[in-house]
Amino acid sequence: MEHPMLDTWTRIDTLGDHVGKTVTLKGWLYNKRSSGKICFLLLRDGTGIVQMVMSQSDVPAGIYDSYHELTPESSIEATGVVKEDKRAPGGYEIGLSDLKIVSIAEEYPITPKEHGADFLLQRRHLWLRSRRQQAIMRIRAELIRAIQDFFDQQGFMRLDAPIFSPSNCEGASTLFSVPYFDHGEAYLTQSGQLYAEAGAFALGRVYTFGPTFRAEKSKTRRHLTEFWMIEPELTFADLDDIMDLAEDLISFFMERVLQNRAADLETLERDIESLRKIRRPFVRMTYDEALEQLKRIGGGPEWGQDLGATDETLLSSQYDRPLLIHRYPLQAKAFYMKPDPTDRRLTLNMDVLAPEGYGEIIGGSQREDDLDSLVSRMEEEGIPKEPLEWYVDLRRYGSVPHSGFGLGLERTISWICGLKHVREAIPFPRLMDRFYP
RNA sequence: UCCCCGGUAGCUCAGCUGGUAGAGCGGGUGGCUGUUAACCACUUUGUCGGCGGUUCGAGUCCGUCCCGGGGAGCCA
Repeated sequence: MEHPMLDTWTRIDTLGDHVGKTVTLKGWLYNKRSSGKICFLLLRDGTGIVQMVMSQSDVPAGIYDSYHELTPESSIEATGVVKEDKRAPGGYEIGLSDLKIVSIAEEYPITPKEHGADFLLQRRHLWLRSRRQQAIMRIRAELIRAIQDFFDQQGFMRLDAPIFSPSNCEGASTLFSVPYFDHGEAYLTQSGQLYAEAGAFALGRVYTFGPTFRAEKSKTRRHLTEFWMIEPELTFADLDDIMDLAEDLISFFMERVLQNRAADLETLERDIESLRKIRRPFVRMTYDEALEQLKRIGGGPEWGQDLGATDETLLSSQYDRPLLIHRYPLQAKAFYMKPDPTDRRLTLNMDVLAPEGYGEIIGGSQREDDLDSLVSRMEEEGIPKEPLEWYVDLRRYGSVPHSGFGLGLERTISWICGLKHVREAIPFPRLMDRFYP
């Protein structure tokens, strides 16, 4: 699309369309090198990085001398001829003819050498400028786009759930509370699912996409206190339907990311071959089968306990594609999950574990659609009914079988990008002891 | 909440059984017409996380607190 106002200069990612022509670029100095009478300036503009070459013999002295003034991350406007050059990492370079300094940067704290996690997180606003972080953010954007396209194509409608929620309804996680006028405490949502169920009863197939919050004191590479979740909810759908849907979704976005963001995956030095293997069908097993297998390879909890992180890693490392584990013990799972009619000790739920130790990226279930069963389950779990009357109502007015799941965006990004920690998968991570910047 | 690891120059780290602190990078100056985390020479930089203790002497040993990292539980 043409944007006359925005297209007065050229973006680095479109240089291929301008070979041989003189263009103006705007951005920041990524790095510079010189060997006396020739110098190299690396320009970064958010769409890529290009090397600009300037010879003392080709440009006015005033412009050539500005090389010495320029510091890393200084902002500049540069004009020059686009040249194809095999020596240049991106395939193109700029033969510089004019250079205008917009602003000289103070000494930039982030150098091309290694830094520790604390140092970088404290400077996240600057860290995002690095090649690697840019690549992750582009993949994040691509993934979000792919997920939305997938659901749109499948006839889902996006319906957003509220962030303020009236009660700690699921009882499971510790929630953040905030004062809410004269109504006491409100809580930051830990999931949009219950609202998605209401939405599905109105619109058939919906998905929510928004931030969720957990006040758990989890200090691990897989946890954030604020993370984004995509939660599809479908009426007239059972457990098998959402297992199929989860496989389709993952296959779809993986293909899209591989197709459109290969260069970024390369920047991240991600092993692309292992991502190419992510195609249907995935591996499926029941909780009981998972336990059996864990016993063979040494591990596993007592029957009835949820699988621990170590067990999940152990299990999923046996396969090169995602693993779906379904039908967990009822006692380990939430009240809204429907018991398996063939074995009422089990629920009709499933988790999807990503390969390579990235752990649980999806959790979902068929929902309890029977009024009496839901109410008695809530009583057993000691869940206050009053704040959830609206949720129970859904079973009073035309209840139908329905199912859904939640996909953790940052964990999925971590997996795709091969990150060591989810904190790199979100622009400004919120962690237990860190909410700056 | 519990367990493990760490805190030394702006950054990343080394510093043995205690003897008064070092490298690389960065910064600065100079050199180089094809550099790719450029290179070469010279140069600059410290309340060794805080407090207390042991000792003739503590970056090093002990106690304690603070901060950070990883993991468990819980979860996406």
